[in-house]
Amino acid sequence: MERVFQALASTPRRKILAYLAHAELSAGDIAARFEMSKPAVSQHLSVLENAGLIKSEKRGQFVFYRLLPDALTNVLNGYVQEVCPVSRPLKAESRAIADKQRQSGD
Amino acid sequence: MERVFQALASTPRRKILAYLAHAELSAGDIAARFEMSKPAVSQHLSVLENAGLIKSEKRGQFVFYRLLPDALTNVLNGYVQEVCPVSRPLKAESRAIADKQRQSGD
DNA sequence: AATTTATTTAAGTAATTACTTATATACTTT
DNA sequence: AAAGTATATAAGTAATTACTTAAATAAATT
Repeated sequence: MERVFQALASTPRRKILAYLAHAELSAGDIAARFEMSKPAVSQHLSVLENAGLIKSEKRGQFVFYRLLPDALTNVLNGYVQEVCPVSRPLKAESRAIADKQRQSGD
Repeated sequence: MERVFQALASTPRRKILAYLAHAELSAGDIAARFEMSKPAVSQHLSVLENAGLIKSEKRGQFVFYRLLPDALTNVLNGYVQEVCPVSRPLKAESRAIADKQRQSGD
């Protein structure tokens, strides 16, 4: 959990997760979306991977990264539960989420 | 959101939130539960307060702190939604949460 | 009014984190 | 096998963060 919160405490890393939410991308694809150098992005990717939030797979010359959504949702929901065990807003929020998912045919 | 994730990326600060989940406590009460100096704890408290996660109220000589649970749940649930819009595990988790809340008579 | 108690602010330092450029590794193409 | 492309590792530096002790502020007690 420590590593997950550490990983999330960075805007570029949260941005990377957002990119990976919709598609699998290569390290280069991701780096191209940032101003900073490729090694800097590579370091962010390994922070995210060490936190268990993403997974890398080498295919040929490329390294593809994809999101592991369960890791994120489990840690964050688990944490909310721990700190706010009687959270009315969460209840409302989870209802809203369930509604959205029903709409999107899930 | 930036500030919330920043605030959560620290074990002592998450520990403070856990203490405040169950009771309102004075700055001194909180500091007494840590090894570090009172000013260090005071700084952690202001990081949490600037993130909107807790609120302070001065009563006489003491400053009492309490949790603002909505801030936490809204940010974390909102974020999970953003990054994992079709998260089956979240759905399962939110079901489990709802169950628990029903049990505890909420 | 002087002293004690609770807390914060200030100022400085040590530790950590986020970058940079340069170099190494490993595939792919010629 | 030589050259080019994709990525990571290494090494160093700048910026940030997490502490420390000392001093300031404010309320309570004597």
